Amino acid sequence: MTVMDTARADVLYCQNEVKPNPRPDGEDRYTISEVAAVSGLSAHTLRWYERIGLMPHVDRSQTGQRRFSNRDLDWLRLVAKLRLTGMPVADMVRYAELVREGESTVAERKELLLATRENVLGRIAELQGTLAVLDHKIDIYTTAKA
Amino acid sequence: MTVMDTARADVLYCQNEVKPNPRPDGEDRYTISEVAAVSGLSAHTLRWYERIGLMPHVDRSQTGQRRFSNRDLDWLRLVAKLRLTGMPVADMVRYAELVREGESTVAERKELLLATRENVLGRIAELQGTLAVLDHKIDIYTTAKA
DNA sequence: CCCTTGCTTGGAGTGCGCTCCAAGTCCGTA
DNA sequence: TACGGACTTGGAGCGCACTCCAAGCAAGGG
Repeated sequence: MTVMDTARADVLYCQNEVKPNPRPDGEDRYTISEVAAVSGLSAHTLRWYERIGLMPHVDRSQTGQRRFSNRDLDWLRLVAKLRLTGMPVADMVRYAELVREGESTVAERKELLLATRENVLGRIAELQGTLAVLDHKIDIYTTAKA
Repeated sequence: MTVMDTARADVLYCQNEVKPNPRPDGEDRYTISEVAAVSGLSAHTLRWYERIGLMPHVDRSQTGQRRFSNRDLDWLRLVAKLRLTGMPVADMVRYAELVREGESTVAERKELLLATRENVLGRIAELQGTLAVLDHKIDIYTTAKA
């Protein structure tokens, strides 16, 4: 999936005002298809994320089906944001590992987020440069037509 | 190549002040390795771009070797900028076709660039949203440590 | 009891954008 | 004339991020 595609794949996670989770804590045992609907990720992708270690351990029903919690939804929201920056999945897996390791990794996690932040700032600058080129070209086409 | 990688791959094409072409018009018959050095793209990639129709017809020496012109360099600069926006290669090939078809396609080309422009604006907004999330997280880690 | 629906798994397949390989040609220098 | 280095081609291979498949299990309705 290119970054360009990502832009339209998201149902919930791209809006700047974040919707609250569909159910209150205590009743948050979502099936995989509910999470798929709410997150815009496919059930396939959700299972794959778990397989590669990008999800914290997801709870299961008595029959072995996944039951996602509000915490899981919050985590997916963060993951979606990080994906949007172009961060490779492997790096996000690393971040997930740090979270699982607990409090001792807080400094390293912060470093990782700071590096990502720099990256995002850089890309915004790049895109603004591209915008200038685009506007220049568009201007040429506009005046050429007249 | 992810968008994240793109950021460091470019030698010339990412700077906002564009360097002039290495040689003046009339002496602009660059070999593929010269273009590779100056553009930051590999010779492999340059040949591949030509194969898929992303380059205008490149001139050849008597022995069949490519000789790139200043126009080709300019085109590659534009392509690099468009790649940076996440525009799929297939879309750029379409744009290249329009250019080859001549003046009659100016309106369609302008449409394409306008759509790309909207896309870029959208992505900048996304990234700024992500920045806010990142700053929030970083802030949490900072105050938690203190 | 069967049918449908939704879930489970490991592993295979897909699309994109390169990236590299093998085998051969051409050219400048010694 | 021999050698090294840069170039040519078609086609195969790779890494990433999914995306799908086959086979099977569990629960609910007619």
